[in-house]
Amino acid sequence: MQNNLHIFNSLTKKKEPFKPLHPPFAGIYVCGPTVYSDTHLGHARPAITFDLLFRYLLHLGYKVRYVRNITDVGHLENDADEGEDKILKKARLEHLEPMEIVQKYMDVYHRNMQQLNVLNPSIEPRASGHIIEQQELVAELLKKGYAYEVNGSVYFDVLKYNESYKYGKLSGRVLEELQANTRSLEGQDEKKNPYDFALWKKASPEHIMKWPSPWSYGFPGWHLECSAMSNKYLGDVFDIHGGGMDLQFPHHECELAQSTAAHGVEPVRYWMHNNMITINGQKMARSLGNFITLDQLFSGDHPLLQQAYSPMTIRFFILQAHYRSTVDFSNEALQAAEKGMQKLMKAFETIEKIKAAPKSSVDIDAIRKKCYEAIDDDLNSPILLSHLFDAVRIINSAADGTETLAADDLADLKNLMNIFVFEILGLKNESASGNDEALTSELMNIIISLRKDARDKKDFPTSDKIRSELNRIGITLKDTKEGVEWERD
RNA sequence: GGUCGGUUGACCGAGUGGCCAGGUAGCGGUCUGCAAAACCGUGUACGGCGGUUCGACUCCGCCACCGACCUCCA
Repeated sequence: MQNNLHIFNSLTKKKEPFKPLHPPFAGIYVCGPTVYSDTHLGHARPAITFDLLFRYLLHLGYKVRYVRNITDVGHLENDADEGEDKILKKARLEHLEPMEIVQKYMDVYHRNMQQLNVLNPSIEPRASGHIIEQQELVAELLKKGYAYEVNGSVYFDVLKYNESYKYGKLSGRVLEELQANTRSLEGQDEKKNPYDFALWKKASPEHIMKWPSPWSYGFPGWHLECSAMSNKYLGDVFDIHGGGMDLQFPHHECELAQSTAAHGVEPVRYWMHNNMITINGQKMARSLGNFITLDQLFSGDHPLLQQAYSPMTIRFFILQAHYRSTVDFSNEALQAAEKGMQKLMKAFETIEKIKAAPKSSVDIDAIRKKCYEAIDDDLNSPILLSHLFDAVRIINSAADGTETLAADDLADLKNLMNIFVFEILGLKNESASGNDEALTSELMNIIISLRKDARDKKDFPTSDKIRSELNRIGITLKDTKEGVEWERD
């Protein structure tokens, strides 16, 4: 299968041609959310970034297996010994079963992803459903001597691993520096070294989510699930692993170490990391308390929001920046995105009105070529959009008669726009589906006020015409003492 | 403190050793009963100081500022 896609590999820090291991198949694993709270704008970034990748690979004809997990257990709040499971903590706060928390926020996540027109992954495995696989991985690591057990907990032996492999190669860490910079150790630390990380944790008696294991009643460490599940569904070695830059260390570094130690081969051929969304120049994160949830963005219900922004505005806003750059949230930027988005969508209506000319004054093939060059260059969506806006200008000019399009070019252009805007960028036209009650109500107010103007001027033929025409389409007007009311049949 | 990244016009945001990013906003014009849309035109943008070069926003050095990671985070 032919492709000219180049992607930036975080492991080598270089753009590399994408050559899948087993064409026509391509495997992608992306770290999904820990479902203990509402989905926020930051979550939209990786979802949309890797949705773009997924869609483009599908467009190229690959049979893609896209695995995006749900973390529903084992994600500790801070250092392994002191930490509390995020989900357990929230469950206690909300007086719910842990699995009720998981269900609640997973549903929110899924709904928001659908609103953003993010395609469902091929497989969405949950950590709690893969305890056995995680235990098998722990056993394998123990057997190979890369892990050790202390008091029913099992830790990964980073020093031992570093003898045969190189710990820190993904994040650019050097072990000695990690040793020098690690923060103060807790007194009763069971780990041989502070940078060792938990594979299996023995649960305290009050811990609700726990499973039997050869070592203790306990639960798996956070990094383990991604190794176990990517391995299960994509194999020991797979093509692409994605996630946010903030996961590069320690999460992905640990994952890389575990998988490499267990199987003796490096698990991932291309690591891809999306950058963060910032707010006032600072990373937007739940832990920093400066996040805006997607539902708040869609409704406008947040002190920082001047208005509501539609899901496609958010999607467009994210696609207008390259995924490896930070993008700063502001009302001004969102409003600009909203306008740009509308302009792009309007072109789909305009193109239908264009009459084919005998000859074209523009070169559609050249635009197509540029579009593919942009997306092939490490998914450069902003450049792609700039070429699509060139196409929009051509469409508008052709409708104005200042450019001409022959019938075949016109068809090509329509096709090009459809492929890139809808299929690959995953945008969709929102206005078509927006026939809601609010609009009807506004329209009725306008009609009623026009009729009032006519009646005030004693133009009764006009006011009666309005009433009878409305009647004809099933709307009844009633002139009550309190004013005009209307109802539908 | 360590590691890495950024600083682009009113705002957002690409990119490149010499030529146009694109979007939004502004200004002028065409069109239009008015408005909107659309189209055309328009802005001496590249943090500071040096250096390399025929030529640097783009390469190198230093400085300043901002941020990310080093603990959980998409």
